Amino acid sequence: MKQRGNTDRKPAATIYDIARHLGLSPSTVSRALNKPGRINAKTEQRVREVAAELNYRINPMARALPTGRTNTLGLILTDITNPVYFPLVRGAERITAGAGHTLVLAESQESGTLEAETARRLLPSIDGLVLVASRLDDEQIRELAEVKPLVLVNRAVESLPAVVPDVLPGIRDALDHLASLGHASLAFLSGPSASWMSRLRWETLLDEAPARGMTIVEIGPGAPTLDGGEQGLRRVRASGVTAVVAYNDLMAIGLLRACRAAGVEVPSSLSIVGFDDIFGSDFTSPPITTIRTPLDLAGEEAVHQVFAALGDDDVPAPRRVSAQFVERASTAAPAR
Amino acid sequence: MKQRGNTDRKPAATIYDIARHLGLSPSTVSRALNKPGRINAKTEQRVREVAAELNYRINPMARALPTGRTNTLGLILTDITNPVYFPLVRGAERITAGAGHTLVLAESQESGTLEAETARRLLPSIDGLVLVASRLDDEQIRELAEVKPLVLVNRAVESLPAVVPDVLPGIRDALDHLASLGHASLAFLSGPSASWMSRLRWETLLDEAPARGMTIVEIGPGAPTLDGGEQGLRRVRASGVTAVVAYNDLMAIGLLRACRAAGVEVPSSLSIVGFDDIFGSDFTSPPITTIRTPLDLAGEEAVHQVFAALGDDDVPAPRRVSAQFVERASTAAPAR
DNA sequence: GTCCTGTTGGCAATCGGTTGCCGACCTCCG
DNA sequence: CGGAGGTCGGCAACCGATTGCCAACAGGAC
Repeated sequence: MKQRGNTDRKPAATIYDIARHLGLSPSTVSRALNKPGRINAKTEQRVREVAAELNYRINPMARALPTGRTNTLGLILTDITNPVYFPLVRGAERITAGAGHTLVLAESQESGTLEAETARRLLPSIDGLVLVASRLDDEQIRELAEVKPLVLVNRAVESLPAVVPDVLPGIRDALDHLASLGHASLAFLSGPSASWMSRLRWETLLDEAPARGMTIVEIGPGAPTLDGGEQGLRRVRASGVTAVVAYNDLMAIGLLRACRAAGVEVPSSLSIVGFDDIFGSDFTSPPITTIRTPLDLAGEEAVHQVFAALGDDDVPAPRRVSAQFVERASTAAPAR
Repeated sequence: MKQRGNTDRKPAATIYDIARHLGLSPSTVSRALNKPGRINAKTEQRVREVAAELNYRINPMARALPTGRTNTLGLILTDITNPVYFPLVRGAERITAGAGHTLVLAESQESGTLEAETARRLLPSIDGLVLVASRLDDEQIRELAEVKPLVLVNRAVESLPAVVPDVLPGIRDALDHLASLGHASLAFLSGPSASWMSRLRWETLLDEAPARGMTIVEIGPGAPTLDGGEQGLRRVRASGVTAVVAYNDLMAIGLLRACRAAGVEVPSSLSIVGFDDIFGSDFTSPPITTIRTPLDLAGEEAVHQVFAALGDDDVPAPRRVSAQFVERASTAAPAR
């Protein structure tokens, strides 16, 4: 029953095998391997040798049972294939693997229900959880946080650790840039209504644009995808604005494509600014002007904070991550 | 010792808690939950109710210990952030999650050593492994396959299950296309020397191009990245060819960028064909003509095959995946 | 009433580690 | 030489499930 399929697998070596080889007890082997110094140095050496010889690998499940530590972290995001998250995933993976832990990825497909279910499924087998752009409400997130350490990314909930890039610097520079080009009326092409980050960006724009003498309207909500961006063009044109800030680069690129298909010149007839600086946003034509969010750092930082909550030492001091304006070619002075 | 960090966590409910609530033994609870019909229907019902009430979640580790099944699959690829793999990861995730299993992702960063180490680290906690574009040698792969069921993607090893898209149809159509445009001398911008898929593509081109009366040279090896593509331009120009087939779209895009920077017109002075049809390859300018590899299907298929090797029933019959030529705008008749 | 069979549930071993506690032995010191 | 203290290693309980085996009991056939 232990092996299925057609091929017979060889069972992995256990500490019992090592113990038998050396005439020791399993507890001694366990200590030799995990508590350096607790055991006579020569014995410890012999244990290590036999372990290597037998190609011994500790069984993480067996260890997890008594210790409660699985050495595994969970990362849940809305959409694994969204290019926005590639750097984040890589950053998180780097730190996790660097600490000898394993990262489990899962996606919620933009659904709060699915997200909750996934989280509950993962929870028993992980030490901590990173929730990116969670679609859950505050209450649900709090409940999860009661079970295991939890760190949010692109979302804030009172009194819970979160990594939220500071959007203000990037937005300020972007608006200064648009203002200096002579734009007076803007639109924000917003993302999903459940997106906390979309609201944050909108609220910030709502503060900052009028302060520069520009009008701004919200168009949306829309799906945070190429398609969502394309859908937006009709309302953008109807609104009469000369520049659009899209919730993210995917929507910006979608909008750009729709413009091309509709014969709207970018940037001469319409300026477009995206968010995040995803892979590919610099090889559209024109390349997208965007507000870069360093999500690779956010991913690293989130994992560091989980480790910190787990009580690990040598976790570096929290690092601020903030958005940065990147001027490319999708913005220009409006035609009069 | 069980809880760390500042917040106290509430311990998860176990089958012992349920048993105590009902005055039953844990074994009965276990059976009620997993062997429908083995237990009196009313008892089973009561167990389910209390389980729901206590918000019971099975502890996967505890289950894995006696059964040897972890309900987890591993997926190792060379580079998590390579857009080529996004669809593959999503496909694999879909099937895995659909079967109620968990997928663990890891990357080898193009290093065979790291790949071997990662595989060994993962192995004890997974039921099966998918290796994408493995940099390991055949012998190492065989050893891993002896421990747990293993399925390869974009790589073949005698007698091991593998999902390898059939490149021939795509390459044939691409070469017919180039030949009909009047190209007579081609280059293949090859990927890493450890890449089995790069060699397969090259070998196929080497068969098919001369058969159409075209010459072909290999330029490389190079890194399978934007950068690798950019590096290639110097040798491409020196070779005097009129068209280049790049190992993948990333390199094709890199080459395209280098062309633009160097003032080489694409497609009029140089035609470029990529591979894989990654996200972004249709919004370069010009959009990249490419040979699409349906890696989403490959991901699904690989996971299906792991399940099959695990002895699961209702695994669909293997599906052939094959590459397909996609004509866009980076190819045209050569200037004479 | 006896025997057989089927249903239902419990006992206890097991998976592979971890760890508190104890005891044997050695060393060192007064 | 006796005792204190330290080092080293083993015993056994425990983590949370699963499962083979058995016992108790019910119902049906004869």
